[in-house]
Amino acid sequence: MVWVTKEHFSITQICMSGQCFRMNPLEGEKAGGVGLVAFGKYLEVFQNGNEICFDCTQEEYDTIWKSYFDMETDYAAIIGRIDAADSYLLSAASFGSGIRILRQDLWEMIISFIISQQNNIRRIRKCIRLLCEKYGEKRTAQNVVEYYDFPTPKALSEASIEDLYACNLGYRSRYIHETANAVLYQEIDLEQLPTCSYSDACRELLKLCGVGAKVADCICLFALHKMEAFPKDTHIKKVLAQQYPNGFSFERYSDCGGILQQYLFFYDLNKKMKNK
DNA sequence: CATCAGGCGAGAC
DNA sequence: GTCTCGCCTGAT
Repeated sequence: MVWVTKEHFSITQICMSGQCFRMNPLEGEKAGGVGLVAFGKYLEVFQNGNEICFDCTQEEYDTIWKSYFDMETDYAAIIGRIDAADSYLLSAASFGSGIRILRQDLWEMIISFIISQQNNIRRIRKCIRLLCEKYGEKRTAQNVVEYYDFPTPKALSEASIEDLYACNLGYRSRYIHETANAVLYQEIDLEQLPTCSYSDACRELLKLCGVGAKVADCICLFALHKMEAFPKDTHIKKVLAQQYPNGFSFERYSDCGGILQQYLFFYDLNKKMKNK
């Protein structure tokens, strides 16, 4: 067990922000806790206010989870830089202040966000769960919880398009099939991508079938931690049009646009729930 | 029954 | 280069 005290960290908000589709994949939500799978490992996290408990060794925390949850970044400082006159963004940041930009697996994010297009979060989770159960390696955690790792490019490349349809992927089946083969045969080098600039990484990712500008931005943000990426989905486009008719100041926030995008997205998606 | 979900590819121009 | 259109599927 590793105990950490941290403000601006909310397991619930991290799960709901949609950036980590595999959170709660195993009915892992126990009282104040969540089970998640990342990098082939299963982790349970519990939270009580600012006290967070990671059910892992100190070494695992230091080498994997500290980075995964972006524990070194000062989110309060980012929120503190928001224009005091921008009441909407301040409200959004306050509402979603526990969200963190995770450092998730690159391959997993590529497939996850190809699936995400023209799709809702519940169905996205279902698709990914089916993919993992069908093509991922089955493992057992130390506490006997069984889980499936995310399938490798090779495993997915061996699935036929018909097999992928059976995972409820719909027309995205062909995209997944072609992308898995492109990665397997190194038409794009995933090893090198983390060293690329944001624009270079985007240009590479756009070579993949099923990856457009929006999906490339999501991959850059959630896997490569490119904080200047600002994915423009339907919610964000609506918010920008309604709340920022004279334009949003992307320049002012160029090094933290990604987390602000998450605040705006999460606020637009969930603020109605707050009043229930 | 229509519309829409964290868009994208293909084809027309 | 920009625009339009069709697309799996399930929830509302």
